[in-house]
Amino acid sequence: MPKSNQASQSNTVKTLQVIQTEVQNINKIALSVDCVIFGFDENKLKVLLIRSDLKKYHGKWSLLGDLVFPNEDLDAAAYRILKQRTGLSDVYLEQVHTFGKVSRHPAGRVVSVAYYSLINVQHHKLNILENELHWHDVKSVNDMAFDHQQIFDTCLQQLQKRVQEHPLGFNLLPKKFSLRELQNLYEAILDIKMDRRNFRKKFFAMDFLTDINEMEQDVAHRPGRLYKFDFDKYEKKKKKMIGIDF
Amino acid sequence: MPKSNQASQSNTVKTLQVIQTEVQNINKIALSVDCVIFGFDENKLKVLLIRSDLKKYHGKWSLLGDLVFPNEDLDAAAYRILKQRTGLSDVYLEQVHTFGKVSRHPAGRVVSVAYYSLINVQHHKLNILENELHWHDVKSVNDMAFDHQQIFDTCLQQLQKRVQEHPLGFNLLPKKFSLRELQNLYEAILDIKMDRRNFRKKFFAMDFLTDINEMEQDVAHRPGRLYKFDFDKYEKKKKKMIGIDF
DNA sequence: TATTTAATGTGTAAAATAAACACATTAAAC
DNA sequence: GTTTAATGTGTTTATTTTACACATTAAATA
Repeated sequence: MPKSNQASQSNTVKTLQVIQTEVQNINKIALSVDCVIFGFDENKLKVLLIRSDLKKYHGKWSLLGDLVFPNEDLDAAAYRILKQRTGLSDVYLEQVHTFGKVSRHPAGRVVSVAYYSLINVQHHKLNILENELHWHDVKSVNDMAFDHQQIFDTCLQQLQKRVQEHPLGFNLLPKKFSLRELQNLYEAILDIKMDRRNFRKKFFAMDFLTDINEMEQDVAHRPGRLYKFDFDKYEKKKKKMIGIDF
Repeated sequence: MPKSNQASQSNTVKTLQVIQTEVQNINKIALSVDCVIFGFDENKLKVLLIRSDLKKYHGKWSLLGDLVFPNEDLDAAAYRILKQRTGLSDVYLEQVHTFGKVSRHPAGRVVSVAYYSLINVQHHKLNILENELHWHDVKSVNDMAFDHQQIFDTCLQQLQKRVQEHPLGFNLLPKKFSLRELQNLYEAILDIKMDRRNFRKKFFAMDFLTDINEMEQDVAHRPGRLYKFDFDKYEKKKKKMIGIDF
């Protein structure tokens, strides 16, 4: 048990003045936000990427990000990026992890806070500048610029875990959806096949899908019923629950 | 559906030069690490806190933290703080969340990355400077300085969730422990009572406890068998698993 | 308008997991 | 030697999860 127990004796507590000096004059670092923006289209989970223009990463794709302003809340910076890139304001957004290796960015020391967001692709389609931004199938994402592959992988894993604990998926669907669409979404996110009857049973048992008495239109087969997610009902139910499953 | 779809047209991709200028000259922010250091003693979950010396927060307790140096990896800063405060090097450490509200710190704009760590209290007891550092029962922690109460709450919740998915708890115990100690630990972390027979059955079924054929000493009742956690066995087992439970 | 197509809508049985529960045994303290 | 306070051990029940098949519907087509 080799425990070196000599704690550094610079254990003095810093005064407010010392801290202020450090905060104002030294030890400052550029801070950025990178967003993994997920969408769902053609029964596939997609991610919105931008072409990197840095020579070192020519032709590679990167996440959407920007530096955080000194007078801007961290979450606000993430929302700003989403608004700029998709035109959407009311977006599901979740912080995942902060990446802080000294040499992770070619422009110098930049610590980046990763968020993922879930958007309904139908709502923003017009806002893509075609040559720069592109929706990629998550399965074909590899070899991104900087450490963005690692950031992307981390966010996708987080999404896969979260979507099994909380009803996030609805943010990726239209307001009205069929159970088949919902199941396709879960199968795309988790990259698995699910039993159709058990899937239905499970979601009906949760009891926050509202049957809106409408049917799918323009499908070349028997149309399915349409539902919407009852957010209020879910919130009430959530308060009664102990565990984290939904 | 009021969706304002005018995406900002400042959509131009920044050149490396522009980014470098921003990174070097403007938009820099002080970055800190705050550690929620958990320990386990007297069958209670404890957290190591330091007395705040700032007038504004006189008498309140705060987490152990410091600014990140510009040439220091983020994780390295967290390990540095732990080494300074506890004298321990090989510590379980996990990043939880980054807190970035503009006005969260009285010394100016400081974004803080929160980590929690799990240490064996027996290993470091000598290193506490008595008047400044103190082990608090987590149940009595409230009203901390700055936004540290929120950071603490977030980290405790994260620990409670993680400990049900992965075998972290062993980091809080001596190398050799009885099943009663292990159960006490889980009950303290999760703040619940568990059935003793089911608890044993569950851990034996996991099959990474090694019976070392020793018994407890100096207990005023029938002594229990001692076990150790077989890390290698767990790693092998983990690779075969699909889900997140252990 | 009859037939084909491709999906929807529905229930039950088996398997796996989790929860509830009691008594004989042991070493130390008295 | 008796008391004390814990350890060690299995079975039954309830709950949750999984596996699985066929009649129905609307559109498309012949």
